[in-house]
Amino acid sequence: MAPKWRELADRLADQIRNGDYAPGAQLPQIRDLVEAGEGSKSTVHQAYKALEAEGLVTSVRGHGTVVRPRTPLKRLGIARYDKVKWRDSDEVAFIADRVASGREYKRNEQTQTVSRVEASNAVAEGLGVPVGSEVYARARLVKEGTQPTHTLTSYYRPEHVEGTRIVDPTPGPAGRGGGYRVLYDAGYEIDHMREALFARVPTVDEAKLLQLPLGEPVMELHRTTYTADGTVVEYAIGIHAASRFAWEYDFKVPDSAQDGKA
Amino acid sequence: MAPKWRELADRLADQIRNGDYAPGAQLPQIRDLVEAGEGSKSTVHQAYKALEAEGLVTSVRGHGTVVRPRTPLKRLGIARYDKVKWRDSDEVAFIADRVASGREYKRNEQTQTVSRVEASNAVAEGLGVPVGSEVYARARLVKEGTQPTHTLTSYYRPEHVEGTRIVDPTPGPAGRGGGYRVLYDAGYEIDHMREALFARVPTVDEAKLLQLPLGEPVMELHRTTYTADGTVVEYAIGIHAASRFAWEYDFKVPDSAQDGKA
DNA sequence: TAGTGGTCTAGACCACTTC
DNA sequence: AAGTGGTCTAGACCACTAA
Repeated sequence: MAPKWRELADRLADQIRNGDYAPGAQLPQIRDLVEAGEGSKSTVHQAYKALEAEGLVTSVRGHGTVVRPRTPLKRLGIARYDKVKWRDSDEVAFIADRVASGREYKRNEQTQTVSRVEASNAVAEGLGVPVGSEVYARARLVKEGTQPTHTLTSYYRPEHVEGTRIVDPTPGPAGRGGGYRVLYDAGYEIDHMREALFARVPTVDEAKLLQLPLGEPVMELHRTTYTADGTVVEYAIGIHAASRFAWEYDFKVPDSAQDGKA
Repeated sequence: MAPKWRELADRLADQIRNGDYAPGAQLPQIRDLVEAGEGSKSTVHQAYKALEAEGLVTSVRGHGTVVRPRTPLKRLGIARYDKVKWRDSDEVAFIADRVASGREYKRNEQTQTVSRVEASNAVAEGLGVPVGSEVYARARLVKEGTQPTHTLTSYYRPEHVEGTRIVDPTPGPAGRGGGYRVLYDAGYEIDHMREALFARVPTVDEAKLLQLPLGEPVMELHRTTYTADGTVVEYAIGIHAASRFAWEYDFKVPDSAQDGKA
């Protein structure tokens, strides 16, 4: 026997999925359901919190509980790193990404702060430096309009970026062409990358910063960028609101019998 | 002013992260905290539920509330699809994966059911067939010991698999070599793939099937497999417990100026 | 100011684990 | 049987939104 609040939540969830409550529609008010005999206020409230945690609704104090609209996922492919975007033009990579997808660019959609920090375990391993040694961190908070979508923090070895525009904390995204352009101009042309992805529940700080609704997971991206000779020139960690992004990768089926490993 | 339950939860969360409560250690019992003046039973309970939703603890009725151990992520690279694993040997791909990682294989770690179903929207698009047309679905539930880790459902076009071992629902994972071997023997050698990944909150059914602790997200994987001439021979959807897996991809930085697109 | 969801209490009772 | 977390109630009060 499922608890009372579970049964109520399931019933409402079905109605939402069936379209009885369309996206943007308002659910009955808690007090009304109490009066309708669905249970005490706490019980109905618990059902509503469950629906919220399942990503179906959002409750706002003083306003009500409405069905959450399902935003389409933005698809991220490796084409967003295309060299023409940052080498041959003045566009910044992630801005080019936005131009390509038909959205307009607004200056204040990204904040940036550059600082010298001690390398954490993950950063030290990713960048190939001792734990605790000093590295440069370039932290961005990216928004879509006024809504934050993800953070992205790039870490650099000091000898690669000392004296470049990356270190100079001027406003704007590392000047024309972005970080990869700056590295290119400094003699470090990026050649290949590794991305690692996993999902988890946000910390309370992340939930606040990204304004995540209750129950929305985050995607954590670890990106390692190499030059042709295998030197790591950037290690980046991104925290993404999970409901906004999907990642796509194309690859050949490997065949180690042919690839030389016999 | 944060609510009382939030403050209590944050305090306990700090202590867990500091190691004051090690993984496996037991948190104070709810009634003890009530007696210690942390609030009423409901308030303390709410704090505990928050910690559970944040993935820090698990509560068991009749037993107590213990700090959740952090299992290491299993890294999934494209090497798991290596042709030598299913073409040149008798091993099944995902079993080979497990052999390679030093774990032993047990027969009952995977269940499989094959059925003919109508293509849903996603499947129809992935497989390139009309919505509602009949396709073969091979659904597996994969466990690590007794704990489910993910589901994986492969969809095939009937003309590719009719009469093969895939359709014959014998026990075991599609016979020797797995699904790709069967396709290979039928003249469809897989050549390249596309994987798409995103995270979301599980449905209640998924949470039950995968025995997910409260607050654990799932990773949804959409895999499209092609032959050399671009024919789609398999479209698969996987639902993974997020705390168990990380995906890794290596790729060259694209350069459309060189790749012929001018 | 009226009406919404959110917090908190005190207590009864239930479901489950462990001994 | 004892002890754990989970459910539910009735009611008071708080925090926030919108007219």
